[in-house]
Amino acid sequence: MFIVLGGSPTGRVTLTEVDSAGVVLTTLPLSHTELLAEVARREPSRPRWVWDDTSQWYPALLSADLTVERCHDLRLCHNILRLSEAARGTELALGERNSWDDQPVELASSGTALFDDLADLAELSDGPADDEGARDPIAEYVLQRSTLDAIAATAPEAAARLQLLLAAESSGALIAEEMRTRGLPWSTAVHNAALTELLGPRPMFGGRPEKLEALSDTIRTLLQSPGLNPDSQQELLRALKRAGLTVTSTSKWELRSQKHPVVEPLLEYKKLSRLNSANGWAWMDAWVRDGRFRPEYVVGGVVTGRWATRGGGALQLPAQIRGAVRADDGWTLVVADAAQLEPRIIAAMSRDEKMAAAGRQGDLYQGLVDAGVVDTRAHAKVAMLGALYGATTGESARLMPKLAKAYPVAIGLVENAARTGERGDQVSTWLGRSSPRPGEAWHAAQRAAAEAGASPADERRARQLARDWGRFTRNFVAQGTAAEWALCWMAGLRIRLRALADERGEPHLAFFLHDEVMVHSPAHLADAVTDAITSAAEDAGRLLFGRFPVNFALTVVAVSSYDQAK
DNA sequence: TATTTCGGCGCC
DNA sequence: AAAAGGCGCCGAAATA
Repeated sequence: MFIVLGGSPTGRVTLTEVDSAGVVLTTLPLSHTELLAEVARREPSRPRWVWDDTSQWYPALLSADLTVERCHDLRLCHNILRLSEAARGTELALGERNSWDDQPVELASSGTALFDDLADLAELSDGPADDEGARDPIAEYVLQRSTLDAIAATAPEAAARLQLLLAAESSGALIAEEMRTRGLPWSTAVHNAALTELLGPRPMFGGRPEKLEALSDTIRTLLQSPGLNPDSQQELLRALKRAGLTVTSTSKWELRSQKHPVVEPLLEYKKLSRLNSANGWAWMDAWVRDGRFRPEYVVGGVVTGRWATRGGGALQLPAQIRGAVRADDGWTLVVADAAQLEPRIIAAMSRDEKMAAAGRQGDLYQGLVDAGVVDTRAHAKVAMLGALYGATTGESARLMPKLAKAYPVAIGLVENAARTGERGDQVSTWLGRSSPRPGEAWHAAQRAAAEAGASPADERRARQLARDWGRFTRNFVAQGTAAEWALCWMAGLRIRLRALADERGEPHLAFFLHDEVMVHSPAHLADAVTDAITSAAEDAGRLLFGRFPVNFALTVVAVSSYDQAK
């Protein structure tokens, strides 16, 4: 059974029952209060709730202590289908951009220039889009179903995978809101102690903490620049050059190569200054309330399908302050991390049994050493990163060919994705999330280089852009499919956790970081939660890759604070 | 003065 | 040691 909710979650609601063929059965107008009652009454029969945007609807239910097991997020699913290679030519893909479409600029705010064209496109199409009120969830739902049916008619396997992706993405949307509601348990006392230890006491009236001020003085003295503000790149760069350092920027990798007494205190200053500005007392005041950090997760916020966050920088919590993430009394944090996820993903996608076998013992990088492919674990890692990211220079680029030789199938998959991107074509993840197409500027550059009178600069530019896009599509298939595996992992875990609840509480997802999950659990359930995490990972592997013999090794630990994990 | 861009760096 | 894919966020600098 599917139940479509229309209208506004806080105002008047229209509840519509739809059968599995998309035929409307009943329609019910409801007030907000009546909605809550209907959700509570109908949820036990496990309907799939269909709504335009989980982040708009679900908080209203959660604040009334209602959870739902399944949903279909029309906005998220629309954007997957709209871009999907598999859905090319369908009505949904061909239709005008409308209010269901995310602005591409929102989808990818990368400053790497790779997506400049998309941003331009977004600006152009900003105006004439349908207004918000035009969203009809039933029409959109029917359209999405018919899109899947159309795909299934010629490519049933592709349709089945997309359906799984849409369900996983929607489940992710539920999880994101549930995690935000529960929050990440955060000890401001521990956080404050860490800051005080590293930076000195909290400044009463703003300004630099003690230790930063002391380091500033040291730097000024060593550079003989009395008024220097070390936060000013321009001032600092001038002062460094004046003192005889041969640097072109103030970045730490360049500084590290210099031999000068100022380097050490300056690097220390930068490290602490970063902590102070990114996760210092101001951050604590802004983001921690009642012992919980509640970041806003943005499901599908990254083109590859990874999540982003808005505010608080939740996905970049530095190691220095992870000790502030502490389980409540009588509770524990079960932290699980998928080891070498992306290599396992490309092994499974390509059906490379040899590479899958290298991961069988748990540590895939060590497996590469044991197989005699590279001589050290560190080399295995850097070679693999080179394969996944498309290294062109350095040690990574030198080592990567060893992998290509030993594992032509798996490496061939990412190489092929790179070639596809270089041509300007789309690539897709295992479940069917497709990469964006390069924009007009990209194509214009390629055309310019292909013309008879093209200058060497034109050709260089075109080649550069092509390779950049190829590195993006190369990584897209691995990162995107890894994100799908992680979504399935979490979706399965969530259901298992709900079943573990007892009178002492319900273990729940508290944090998610691409290939890592954290469950906040009553302490006595730690073992059961560990089992649930492990089983859910196995399920996710089977769900995506069937019987292919790849394992997704996990490290799982139950700890009282996050810094004890790893 | 307010907003956008840039360099830098945290995370995976 | 640096560099490649994806992000968000900060203060300073640049721009409107």
